[in-house]
Amino acid sequence: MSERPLLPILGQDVRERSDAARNRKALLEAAQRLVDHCGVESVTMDAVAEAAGVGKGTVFRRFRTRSGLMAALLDQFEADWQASVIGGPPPLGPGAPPRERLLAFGRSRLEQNLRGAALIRAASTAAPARNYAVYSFAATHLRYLLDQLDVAGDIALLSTALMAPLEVVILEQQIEIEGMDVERIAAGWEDLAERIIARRRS
Amino acid sequence: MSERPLLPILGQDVRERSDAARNRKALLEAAQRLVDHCGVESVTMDAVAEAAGVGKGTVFRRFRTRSGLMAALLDQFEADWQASVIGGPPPLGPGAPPRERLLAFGRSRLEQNLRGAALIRAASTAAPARNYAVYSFAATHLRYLLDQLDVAGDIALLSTALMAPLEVVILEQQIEIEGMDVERIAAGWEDLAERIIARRRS
DNA sequence: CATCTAAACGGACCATGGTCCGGTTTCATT
DNA sequence: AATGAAACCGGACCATGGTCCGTTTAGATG
Repeated sequence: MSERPLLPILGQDVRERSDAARNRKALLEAAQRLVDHCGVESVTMDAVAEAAGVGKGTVFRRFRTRSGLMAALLDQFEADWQASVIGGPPPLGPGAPPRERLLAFGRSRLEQNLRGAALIRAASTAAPARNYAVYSFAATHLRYLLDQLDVAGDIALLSTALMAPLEVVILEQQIEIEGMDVERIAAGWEDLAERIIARRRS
Repeated sequence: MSERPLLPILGQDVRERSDAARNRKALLEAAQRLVDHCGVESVTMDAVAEAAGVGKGTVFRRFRTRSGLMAALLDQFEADWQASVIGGPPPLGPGAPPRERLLAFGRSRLEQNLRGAALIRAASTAAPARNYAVYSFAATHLRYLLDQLDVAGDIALLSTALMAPLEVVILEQQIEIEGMDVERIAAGWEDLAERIIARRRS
């Protein structure tokens, strides 16, 4: 399971020196261990460096920033979910009619975002390009579904309109401050989806 | 054994000591000056403290965190906008039919969020309760409009669905990464609003 | 194998957000 | 005015993210 970003990133690449590759793997493993063990927020870069038996500078060379490192972990975390969207069982995976896939997508994405909330938050500060990759997959899939459904209008924007209420910031506000429960939010999303897909191309 | 008048619990903190009030004002002014002059991101807490002629500890005592201070500035920034929603000229202010007010709300909120983007971002890290206030006003007003329009469904959720795509994070992604222009986003929002308000209570 | 270069390494160093605590100030009460 | 206590103040101090640069190493070339 290579951890190269799924989407082709323009240019660069070239090939990583063997020591660099070894260190990157060690760092990711160490970071994952620390996250599992202490929780995302209490994982410091120094700790990761030490746990990987590597200098601090190396961590920053590999991942640029703390959120960059977290984004790398997030990529791994998302891999399973992406796989089940691409090739898993219906209705999330292929095989079900688009409308059912859409509804399954919403619920599943909602849960996935909540599961990865801490990681997502830690990965989101700055570095807009990096965690765009993970967002991008979901957005692309969603656009595909809307297109399949012959939805009329600006599909890129409508897709954003469906993704936005599933963002962690929004979800946590609803759950923690307004005291909504997940079921209500999921049902509300489905209603939203219905309203959006109600207008079709003639 | 003095009895402080028991004000409504929500407000708490009945009265501020005069020196504290003076310092808070000085800090807010200094911070605003620095923000105007150097931009939000390059304003450090030490700088604010010094510019206000006050110890660093005082800044943190008053505003708790950096984002707390930014949230305070944001409150001031939002005051004008809130006033024009409550009592400004139509269609944003009262007097226009709800549907027109709704559409004006979207566009106006979109622009307002973009104008305050840097401040909003700086205020948003952690401290969920603080910047909830500014969010809350817009959300409440939106719910009111949806209610006026006899929109069917879970109005709190639908209101969130309309607010979420206007969040700074989302907007900047669309503008900077996907290269959309503001006009397109605004038009898309209006379309979204139309779809949402299309279903009314019988 | 000797050599050379670009890349990687490490850890000292810096900047900044946030905490702590001894001393000071406000202000209600007497 | 004197008093007492709660609130406030300041700046030294700590933790952590991020930078810098002299040194080491992979691996290509002859």
